[in-house]
Amino acid sequence: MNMNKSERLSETTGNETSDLSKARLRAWLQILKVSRKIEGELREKMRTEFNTTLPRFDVLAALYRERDGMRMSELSKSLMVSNGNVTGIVDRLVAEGLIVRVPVENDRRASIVRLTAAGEKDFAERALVHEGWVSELFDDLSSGDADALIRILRNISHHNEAPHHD
Amino acid sequence: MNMNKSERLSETTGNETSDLSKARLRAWLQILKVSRKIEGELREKMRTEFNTTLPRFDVLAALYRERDGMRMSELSKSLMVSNGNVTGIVDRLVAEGLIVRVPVENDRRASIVRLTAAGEKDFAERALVHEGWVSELFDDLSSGDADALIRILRNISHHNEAPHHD
DNA sequence: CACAAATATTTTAGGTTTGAAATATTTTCA
DNA sequence: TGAAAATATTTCAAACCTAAAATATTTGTG
Repeated sequence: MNMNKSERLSETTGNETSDLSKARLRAWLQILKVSRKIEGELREKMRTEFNTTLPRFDVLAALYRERDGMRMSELSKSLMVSNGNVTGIVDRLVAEGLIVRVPVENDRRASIVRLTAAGEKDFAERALVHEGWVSELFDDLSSGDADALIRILRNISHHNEAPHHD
Repeated sequence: MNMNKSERLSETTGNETSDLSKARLRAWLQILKVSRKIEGELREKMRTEFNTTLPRFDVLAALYRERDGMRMSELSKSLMVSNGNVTGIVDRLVAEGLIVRVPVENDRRASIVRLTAAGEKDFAERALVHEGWVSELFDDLSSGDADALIRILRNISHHNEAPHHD
């Protein structure tokens, strides 16, 4: 459980919190701060330069990686948002002609969502610009720090990975 | 601007992206992933254990740090959300009796929001539990990695700090 | 002083998000 | 086979969130 002396102590005495748990809280608040700041900047760029929204861009990005399409449930798991949420965003992207819903052979409950030719073209162009925006926002992030960041965050991700069924 | 050779090259040739910009994009996606995962877990805890929401908790936390209260605009800046957003959340917390709006002497446009006694008591208890949740979710994060994370993220924050007027 | 500009907040319209309930379909198994 | 359980998705109500417009008030300036 990765406890230091003062944390073990706190288990017996009740309510105190350890230095380590305070450091972790600070780390979390800092993650949240950066995440909100960057997301806000990107949202603004998406709106003014691309006339779209982050959630829509995220869906296109997921579908661009899976060129054969994804089920609604795969999409929602991949983006870590609820099923109902994906429904609305997909509806709007379908209305814009960037994606289509395709029925699934042998399972009439499900449908697969794929990019249209227009959606593929649109996203391919925008992805490069988007990468440029991100790189500018992270201008002070050296290659070494980027790697360190990724390593530390992956550790956290893996620890909190949902246990998969089999 | 922190460019390497291939990035300088790309400026002249057009559309390619450097290894560094790709590393930064990966770092950003990883931040986003962790942020969403942790936020989801905390939201769930807030709902089931505290019968409240993250945004409300965030407002209480800000007001707990500023015991004399904050203006609406200070709150929205501190939480990095829009003014209109804060209005709605504050309305609900007022309805719950956890905070109050106090008129500001000599400025009838503004109002100050403060914790009530009940709000203060409520938050003080919950903050400790919340810190415990965070520490568990970051169980694999060592003290050294927490410090490294904070350092790197602070760098990014500062680079993207809004230039203040004077 | 008058009145334009600035400031603080709320309102509004539209989109995003969730969790739970509803719908439709498929699978399981007695 | 045929009902119950499981699965895939949509619908729904409530909350969150933003940008822009509206409202109210204060400040600055000729």
